[in-house]
Amino acid sequence: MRPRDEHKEGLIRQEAVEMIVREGLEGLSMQKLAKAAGVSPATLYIYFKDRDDLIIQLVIEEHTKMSRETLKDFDPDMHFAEGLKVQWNNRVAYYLKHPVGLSFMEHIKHSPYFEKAMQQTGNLFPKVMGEFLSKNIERQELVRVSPEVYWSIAFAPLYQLIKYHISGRGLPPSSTFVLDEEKLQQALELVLKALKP
Amino acid sequence: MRPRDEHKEGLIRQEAVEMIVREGLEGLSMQKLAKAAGVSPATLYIYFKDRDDLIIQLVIEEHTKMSRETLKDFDPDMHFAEGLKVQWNNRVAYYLKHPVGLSFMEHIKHSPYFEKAMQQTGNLFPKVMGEFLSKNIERQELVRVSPEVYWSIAFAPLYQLIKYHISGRGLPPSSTFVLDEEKLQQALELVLKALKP
DNA sequence: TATAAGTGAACGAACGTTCATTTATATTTG
DNA sequence: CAAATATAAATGAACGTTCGTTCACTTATA
Repeated sequence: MRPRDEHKEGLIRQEAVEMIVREGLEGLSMQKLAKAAGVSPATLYIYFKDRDDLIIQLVIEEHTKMSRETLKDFDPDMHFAEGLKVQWNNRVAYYLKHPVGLSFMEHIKHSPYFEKAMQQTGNLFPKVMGEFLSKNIERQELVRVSPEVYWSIAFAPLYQLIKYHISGRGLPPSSTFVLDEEKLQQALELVLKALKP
Repeated sequence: MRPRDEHKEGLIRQEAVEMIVREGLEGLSMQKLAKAAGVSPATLYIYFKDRDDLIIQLVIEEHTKMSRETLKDFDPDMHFAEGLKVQWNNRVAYYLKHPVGLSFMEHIKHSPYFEKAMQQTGNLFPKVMGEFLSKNIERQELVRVSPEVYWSIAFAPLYQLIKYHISGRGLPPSSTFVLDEEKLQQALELVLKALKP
């Protein structure tokens, strides 16, 4: 029998992500995607059940890659300041290398696809993060906060800075923005100051 | 001549926002919207030039309402801790009263519509916020930071908490989340701790 | 030769938008 | 003060396009 062109599925996935980043979810059409990937519309349905399935597979792949990179060199038993620094560095490194990954997820996060995809992933990631939080509260290296308050202060600022960086545009009066090492370091220190007892 | 049904445009706008929140930008179709608002498709084109114009008008309206409420009782000459508290309270009050406003903006923010709409609004809002920042840095009530690092730490956590609240779902292990006065107060205090010299 | 990959054309449905026509009311007229 | 008129609101049907998906068919390789 004829074997699958391994390269083809990767190309379809990549073109689909770029199309969503460029034109939004409503900009992803199967016929446009087929043309962009240089295949027949019918070929898409060999690799994916339908349009919904395609999108959900993209979300799962992106989330998996991000999780893997973020947990690199990380251990929930780490001291708080060290562990948070590793997390920040991993996330920055990942998203600066894969900026489309973040933009793509931003498009997806507020759609029904996100929840559907998350149901299909193992929830190892939040489990590890939760363990890191509770252990550090016990050890009193971290103020006593709920997971949500913790996440909001520990990571929401980082994601905002990365988004500024990727878009290239910051706030007035300076129209451009670059997330350099100095700003990143300063932001991390401020966040640590907030969260350490 | 026949006068416009004033109530009608408001109903169209409301149904459109709800449709986008419910089904995303790709879920907003002119024919579905017409049916939902109880008018003919052609009627939509009396009030709005086309679909793009409709969406942009919705963004402008939402942004204007949010800005107005956020600046209530606020003055850029305020002391830092007081000014930030007013900002937090205003934003929380607004979005808890208009949760669809936030969800709607989340859908729009990563689309070309957002930028187009922002070009059509007066930029009084960022100007006032920038003034508040620079004056408080001068007065040494606030660490010396760039506008982007400031915004990331001062407001990104708040928006994340509001989003948790509106979605009703937080992080594991507790599946539900309610942003009560205690959590809000704690988060604000942590943010102030981070940003005060 | 068997079998799955891959195709181009075509399907009905839904899309954004337009148009000829009707409807309702503010204004003008007798 | 009623009746006629002007005018913009409002309509339902229809336009051409594009949508997601399918199918009969061809192609390539185990």
